[in-house]
Amino acid sequence: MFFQIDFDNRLAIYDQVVRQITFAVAGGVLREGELVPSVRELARELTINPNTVARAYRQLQDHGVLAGVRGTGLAVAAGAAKQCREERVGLIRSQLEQVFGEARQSQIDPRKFRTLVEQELERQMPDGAGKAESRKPKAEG
Amino acid sequence: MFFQIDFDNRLAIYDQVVRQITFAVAGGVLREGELVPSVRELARELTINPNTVARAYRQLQDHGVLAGVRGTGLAVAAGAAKQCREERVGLIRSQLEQVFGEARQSQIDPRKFRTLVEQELERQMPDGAGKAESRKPKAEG
DNA sequence: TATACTGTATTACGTCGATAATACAGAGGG
DNA sequence: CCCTCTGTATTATCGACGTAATACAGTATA
Repeated sequence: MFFQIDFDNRLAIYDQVVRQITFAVAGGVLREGELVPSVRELARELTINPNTVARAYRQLQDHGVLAGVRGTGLAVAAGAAKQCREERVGLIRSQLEQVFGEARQSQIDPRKFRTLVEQELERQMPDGAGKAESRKPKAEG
Repeated sequence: MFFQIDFDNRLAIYDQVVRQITFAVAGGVLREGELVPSVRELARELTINPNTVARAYRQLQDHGVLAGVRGTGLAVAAGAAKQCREERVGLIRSQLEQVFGEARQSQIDPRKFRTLVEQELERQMPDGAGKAESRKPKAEG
């Protein structure tokens, strides 16, 4: 499947599942109408408990990302893609707020911090370098 | 005192205390040899349990940041400043790795992500703007 | 010496996230 | 109809974190 669980992460497992499904829908990996793995199947795959998956799925239903197809399972709801893209920006922004806030509070030298940020940015998202870039015809969301 | 606890944060309280003490030492807010608040005093101040503070203090002792002064309390250990500055960079870098990694996995557009980063950077650390800046004669690690 | 402070240790309790083992109703497919 | 899949619900157990209430040894200070 398209994602994995980080057991060392402090984030609750069901929350990780929620995020990853959200990101998958936002990125088009999961399209509207497409069925998600069953509770038991995903649980087996991630070696976690079915109840944990069920909890994540229920939350995703409450948020309108998934919708039940009677007798068949759960599918990505109509209009979920746009909603998830917005949710994605919100989640990422809040993460940045927290990390940057702690960095600021730590009294690290702002220039040194910016260097750190640039390094990581370059290391993990080389495509976003500089301002413009020669379009690479590589797979992209 | 110089820090505060975020009870909504998923991070354990004792861990928040450890980080903040570490950052305070790294930033020179707490200097080597200086006494830290007593277990009970800090607990009262942060409205948390003395045991929680004690746990944080013990961990800081194990890491060599604090050292006991018999019958008096705990003080910032010799050589802790440099150690904490290194620790600070490591902590911040690992936070950045995690957030950037999740962003990358979310398949957000790299340019959009960079914009988000720049926005937050500007919003929280305006001093780090551009490349150079009028040197402020402020304390720095 | 007596008091008040220091850190430390112990035991009990509550919450929350996760696991585990079930059980149930509903629908698809042979 | 029967079997198997679906999501859902329930109850119990476990561990980590935090709280709470003590108790203790050691030291500074009056």
